[in-house]
Amino acid sequence: MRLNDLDERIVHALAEDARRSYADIGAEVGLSAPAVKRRVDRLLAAGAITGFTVRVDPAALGWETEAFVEIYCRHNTSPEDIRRGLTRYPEVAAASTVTGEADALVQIYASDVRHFERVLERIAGEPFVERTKSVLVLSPLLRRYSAGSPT
Amino acid sequence: MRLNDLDERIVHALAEDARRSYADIGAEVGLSAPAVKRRVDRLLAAGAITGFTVRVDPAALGWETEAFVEIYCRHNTSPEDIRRGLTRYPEVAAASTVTGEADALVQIYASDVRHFERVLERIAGEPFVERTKSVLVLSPLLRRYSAGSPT
DNA sequence: AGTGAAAATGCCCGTGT
DNA sequence: ACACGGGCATTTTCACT
Repeated sequence: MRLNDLDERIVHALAEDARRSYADIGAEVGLSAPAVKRRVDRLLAAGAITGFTVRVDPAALGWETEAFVEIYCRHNTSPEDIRRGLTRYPEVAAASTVTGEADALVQIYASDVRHFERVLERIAGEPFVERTKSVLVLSPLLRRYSAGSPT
Repeated sequence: MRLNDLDERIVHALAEDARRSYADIGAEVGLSAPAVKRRVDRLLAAGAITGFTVRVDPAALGWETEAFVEIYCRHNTSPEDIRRGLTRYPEVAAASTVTGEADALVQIYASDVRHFERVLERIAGEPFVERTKSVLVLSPLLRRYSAGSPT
């Protein structure tokens, strides 16, 4: 699917505030409310927009500790196995399979380092996990966009 | 601010679908619609929720390639230097300073591998960058929440 | 565009501490 | 007395013709 300029501006408006009314967005981009809704529906159907979510401040929610964990899996582990295994942890914010030595890269939020340690132990104990390698985030420098989940 | 169990469940519901009605969320967590709204307002005021946004499929928007780049900096590079240096690249989606050998971990979206290559070269050429190490994302498995500000 | 339905929002009251 | 949730009424927004 190709997005034209209007679609981009609608997506941009929604990215800033996904609860704005269609009429409001329409006024900004020069369309009527129903026209905006039709385009949003089309973007949803095409999968360009995969949903609506909240932007949260992890610190304010008590998630003080952020970490990236590389996971090295046993052979014959499918991406779907990894996904299923990780979905059960609410601390897992994002996960992808990657090139290089590790099989997957996982982003984790925990309330503190001890909490992270417990989560890491449990993940390391998953049957498909051979070993892990973690780095802790010291300070977030920059954060933009919100990539979609392949639900 | 401390969140109780109810707040967490509301945030979780909104994280999955920020356009669900308050009545609907209330039915799930055992509150009325106005009660849910009051809590959401409180979370917004406290900064725990910083806004609502769309979940976007980068591929549909033409950002086919995702990568994580570890940056090793010269000594005496401050986090602020790194942040300033990286902010100029629209391809940079997120960046943090981290523990371990590398100084920073950067998430990048590019239209394709050639585009990524060009961006990487330019970043590697920044005066504060000594060397880099990249992994390309093969497939996103899971993506939840959305940290940070719309800045 | 216009109309019926539904959701959001503000107000007041009850209850439990 | 106060914090917090329920219920209702008004206004806005949405969906369908």
